[in-house]
Amino acid sequence: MLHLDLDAFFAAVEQRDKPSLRGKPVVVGGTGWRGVVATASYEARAFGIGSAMPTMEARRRCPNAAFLAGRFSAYRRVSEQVMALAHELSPLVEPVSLDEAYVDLGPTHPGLDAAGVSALAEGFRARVRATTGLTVSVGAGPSKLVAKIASDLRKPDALVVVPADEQRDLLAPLPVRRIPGVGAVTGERLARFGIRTVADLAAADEAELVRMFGKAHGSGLRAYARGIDPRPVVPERDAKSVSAEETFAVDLTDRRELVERARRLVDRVAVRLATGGVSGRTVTIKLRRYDFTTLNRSRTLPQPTASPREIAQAATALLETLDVADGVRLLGVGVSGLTEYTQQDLLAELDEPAAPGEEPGAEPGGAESGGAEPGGAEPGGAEPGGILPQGSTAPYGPPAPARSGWSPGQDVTHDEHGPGWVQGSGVGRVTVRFEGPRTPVGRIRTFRDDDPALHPAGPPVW
DNA sequence: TCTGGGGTCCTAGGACCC
DNA sequence: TCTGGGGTCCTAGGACCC
Repeated sequence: MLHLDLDAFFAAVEQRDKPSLRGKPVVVGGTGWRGVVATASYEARAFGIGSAMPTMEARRRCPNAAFLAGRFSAYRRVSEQVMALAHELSPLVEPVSLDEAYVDLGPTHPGLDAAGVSALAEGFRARVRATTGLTVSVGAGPSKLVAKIASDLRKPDALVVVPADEQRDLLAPLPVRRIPGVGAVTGERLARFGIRTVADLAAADEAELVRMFGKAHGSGLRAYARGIDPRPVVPERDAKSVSAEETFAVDLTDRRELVERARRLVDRVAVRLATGGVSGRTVTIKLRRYDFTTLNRSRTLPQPTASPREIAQAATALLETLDVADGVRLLGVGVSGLTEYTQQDLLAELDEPAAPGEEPGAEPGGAESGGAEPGGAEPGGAEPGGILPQGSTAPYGPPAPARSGWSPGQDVTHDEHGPGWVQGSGVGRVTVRFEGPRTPVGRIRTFRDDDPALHPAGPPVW
């Protein structure tokens, strides 16, 4: 079993495509006041910046880092290339995310020894580097668990092969937190019982663990600690739910405003249901209050739907049941209980008259909100009507909200100067650096943010 | 350090059915 | 009618992952 893990993936793609950022701290994630870090380059990690850290804290730790919003279509493209290379090893490839996958070599390479696995994996790593310009760490072992732990052991740009007879010695001294499924809460609870290492966990009383963590988690944990992991590689799982959510720049208290936001989220969900050819029976809304307490409310319909009107109706009805007066920081809408679209659903939906206040024919496909890639280009979202403090009141404040829609890191072209990327924007201006993956470090130029010669562009070809 | 967005899986209680 | 046992569906919440 192999586990593949692209190193500092989002940040590495940015450094690849932006010569001026190579060797520099780069942080990809939400760039607004409430953003968090998705990926930090290794140079940024040296400042103590890591995933899930609030971006404001990252700015405090390294004000000179490049803070980028992320270009998901570029990441997706690279991911597809890597997954295609993985498929050359075996048809049993299970993508975990854009930057991770498991590969089961069992059927295609029976009876491979450690040296054989090494040769195979090194060949793969070389091909990834040649076709994408990125480094990938690979772990190999008798199970998903061991492969995953191995890939993490000597990151970045490393291969670690763990033969079956060595897994015990590898696992025993590791902290329990390294076992997938042991997060902050479980780790704390185990520590209170004096269980700190994997060896401690392996020796723990099973009945005790089940009492503490429930049937599935309790016994599963101890099995993992003993190196028992029967999980197979599952190549293509069907999605079980589709959802969209948004954290607002400022807490919302106005119910009408929330209903409006809910509608936009519904449209995003509906588009994705349609492109996936699925409909669902259960509509869920998620609401996070000012104090971070989170509520979910769901309603199961008699028939599956993919219709934005029906989903919106259910979502707003659910919203009605909740008190929003104290302030809502996040709203989400989801659909679960998915089934394949039937011909009947399709016909019913085509017949459906547009609801009042909805653009006619704005069924799936009619994505609003402008962006070429929905939700991708600007996580943390530009708040069009935001009441953000403009400019430089805070010491480490993010750039003023990009009313123009330019997001840091975004690919652009200028009629005169050619391809480049947005380095920053605010107060009616955009600064662009004109460089690409194969050019030397480029020069900066500043434009009015409504300059007609400046256009959004697709990701550059590496 | 005031905490994203997209998911998965598990648990527990109550309704309902036979 | 003073009360079984099993199964399924639904809802809500929470831990966890990348």
